[in-house]
Amino acid sequence: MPPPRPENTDLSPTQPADTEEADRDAVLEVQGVHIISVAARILDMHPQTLRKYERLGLINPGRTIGMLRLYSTEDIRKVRLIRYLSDELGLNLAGVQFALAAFDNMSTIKQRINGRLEGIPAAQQVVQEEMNLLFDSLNLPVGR
Amino acid sequence: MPPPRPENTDLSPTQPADTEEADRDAVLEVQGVHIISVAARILDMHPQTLRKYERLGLINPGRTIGMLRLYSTEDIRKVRLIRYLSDELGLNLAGVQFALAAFDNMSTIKQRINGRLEGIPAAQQVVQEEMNLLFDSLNLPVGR
DNA sequence: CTAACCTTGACACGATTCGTATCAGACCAT
DNA sequence: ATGGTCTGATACGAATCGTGTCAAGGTTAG
Repeated sequence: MPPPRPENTDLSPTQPADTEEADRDAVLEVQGVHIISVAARILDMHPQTLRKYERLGLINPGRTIGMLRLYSTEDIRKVRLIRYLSDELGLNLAGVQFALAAFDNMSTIKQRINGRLEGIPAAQQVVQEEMNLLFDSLNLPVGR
Repeated sequence: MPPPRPENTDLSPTQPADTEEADRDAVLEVQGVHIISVAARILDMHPQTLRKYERLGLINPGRTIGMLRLYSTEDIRKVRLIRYLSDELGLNLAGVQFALAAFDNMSTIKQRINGRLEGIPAAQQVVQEEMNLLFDSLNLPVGR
């Protein structure tokens, strides 16, 4: 059990409350960027888990000048994907690493093909359709 | 420890020895098809491991009329891929399942695109090149 | 028929992995 | 100055995985 937290697990960055506490947290929450404790609260995950993910290269949150981790909305979305792969599909972290790399490579190839097919819009259309099918086939939660 | 086997772990199907023992095994080895004990010896793996892989849907060896498992050369290649993903990349079996499904889907999409681009050979060429790059990017051992 | 090997199903073992947790000493932010 | 974060190490329970074993029965080759 983590040390008892104030029951405020619903600190959504898109819903800034104007209590003193929210204001204090909000200092490092500008533009949807969160310090680790806030990110952990949003995700309902242990901060150590987030640090471990980073150590394994699964995520790459930004840093303040003082090396504090800053989790963007994109980072948080990626953690949710990791959690889905791990919890729902049962992959271990090596599997998550493999899957994330595969997604990246698929996106890259899709882009490359699109570029090389610039002059043939009909072919572009076909490839985009089929590549989207490929992404769909991976049982990923909506929004990636 | 398995019950002590005769020290004949090098029973390659492409190198049929003509000893009595090899002849006996060879009965169910016609056309590169092996019973489970032989497949396990070729792969240097425990038969229970092969049975477990099948239970999880990772492989699908054929059967004799009497339900004896028959491992084709293709099955054995697939087990080697599974072992690579597991041992070398560290995936657990859920991850292997995911990876195998992803490979299949990639192959299928590649085929579908190729079909739909029948009339545009230039585009076909681009897609085949890039999809091969995608396969290469997955760090798979040669021959898949 | 017999001997050897296979079938399914169950159970268990050691090693490893993963999330969580804690501690230390140092640094950062307000 | 206080509270949160940093890195790095260590440790815990639960789960996973390969392996092994047992039982009761079926298949295959000779």
